[in-house]
Amino acid sequence: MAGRPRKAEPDVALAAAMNAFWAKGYESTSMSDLTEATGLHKASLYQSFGDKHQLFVSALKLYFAKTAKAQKDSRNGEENPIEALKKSVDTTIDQCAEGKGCLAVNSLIEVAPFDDEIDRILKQFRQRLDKHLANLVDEAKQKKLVAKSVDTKEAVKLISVFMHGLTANMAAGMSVNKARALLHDQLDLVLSSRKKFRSTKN
Amino acid sequence: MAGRPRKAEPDVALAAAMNAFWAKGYESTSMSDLTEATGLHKASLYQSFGDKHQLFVSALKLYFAKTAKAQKDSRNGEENPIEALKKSVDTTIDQCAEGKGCLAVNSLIEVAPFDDEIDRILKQFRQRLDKHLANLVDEAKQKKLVAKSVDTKEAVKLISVFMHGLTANMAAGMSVNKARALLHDQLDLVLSSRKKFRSTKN
DNA sequence: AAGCACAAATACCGATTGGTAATTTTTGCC
DNA sequence: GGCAAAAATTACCAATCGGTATTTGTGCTT
Repeated sequence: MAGRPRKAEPDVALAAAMNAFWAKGYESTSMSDLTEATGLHKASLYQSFGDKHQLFVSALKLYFAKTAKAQKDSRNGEENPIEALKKSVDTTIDQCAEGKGCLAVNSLIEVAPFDDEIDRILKQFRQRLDKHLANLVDEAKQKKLVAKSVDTKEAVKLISVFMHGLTANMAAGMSVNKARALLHDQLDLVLSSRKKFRSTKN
Repeated sequence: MAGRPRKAEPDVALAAAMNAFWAKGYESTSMSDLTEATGLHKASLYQSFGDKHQLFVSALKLYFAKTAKAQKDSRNGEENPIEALKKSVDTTIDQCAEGKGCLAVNSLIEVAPFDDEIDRILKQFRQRLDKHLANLVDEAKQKKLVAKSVDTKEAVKLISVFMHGLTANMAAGMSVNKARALLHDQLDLVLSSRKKFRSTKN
């Protein structure tokens, strides 16, 4: 059972593939693009990651792992949950710079409507991010930094949907500064509102 | 100058092409898809509309003409500018039903980053829509329905970016009811805010 | 009826797509 | 050193891509 051991680092290749998908989208990123980005030959890509779709799934999961880590890191050394929330969403915005937008939102529009697996993964991702924001909002409410009358789920939804809109605009060139300023306004508006939202259950 | 007269209606063919692009995006809509959708043969499509890119441009412009008309119609018989604004954005939301999202936002993410012409057209479209909303907000301020302290451009941006986020979510299955409820909350929040936004000029 | 102008339809094009099979090169273990 | 296993690479595949050239059909004008 002697044999040549695995040499290539699949992690860096996967990161390169992720960036390629991020920059051009799923359909428009050809296998040639991926070989160029990763440095691996086509057959090696299939050997290591399966077909293009499986590679894309892996790339998405890596993206989520990266953003999840960034979210956690943004909490480090920050006592104030409101400030932690701002730092958290700011890192998300920073990720979307250079006209790339957010890989998750891009995929939400481009591939989720025609791909149940991707749709499932993205839905899970959004839920996890919303949960993260909700925890911070709840903590802020406990610490009297946000009025109890604010409906947490509603506020989170208003923030996350707004961020989706921002990343869409950033994909088409909106500057980071502009996006950040708008996002902060939205945060202030949502979290400082004194009125109870009407229910939107359905 | 005798000749066989034109049989096919180019208008209905263009509308069919628009729906095809709307449903599948630019790259993923093949010429075969377009021939199937329009009923025209491939050569006829090229004869009538030029290549795929020109056809897409024409489809986008038709989309804008349609939404512009819908915006104007939503004003009919409505005295209250706030109610007119709600009706206006509601019609936009209605357009995005059935998991299609908004053709403009979809294209903003999928093609604008790599296509200057499309980018220009979409930018123009957003400006026109923002202007429409701004006029309604200004009118509401004049009629004392909205506080003067509200920054019109800022409020409009918060609304339109939020709508972009909504259509992205609707492309991936968010229901019309849910989208509408969130949008109304956002409208209430933005237009009833008593605080002056910080400036975000840059 | 003749002939012409134009639309419709078929057939065709090179290039590129995602995906494999076969082969050569490299490496580690016995 | 020699064998074996896996990596790297080349060559190849059918299918489809966007786009055209060519032929067939049709109706108007004279």
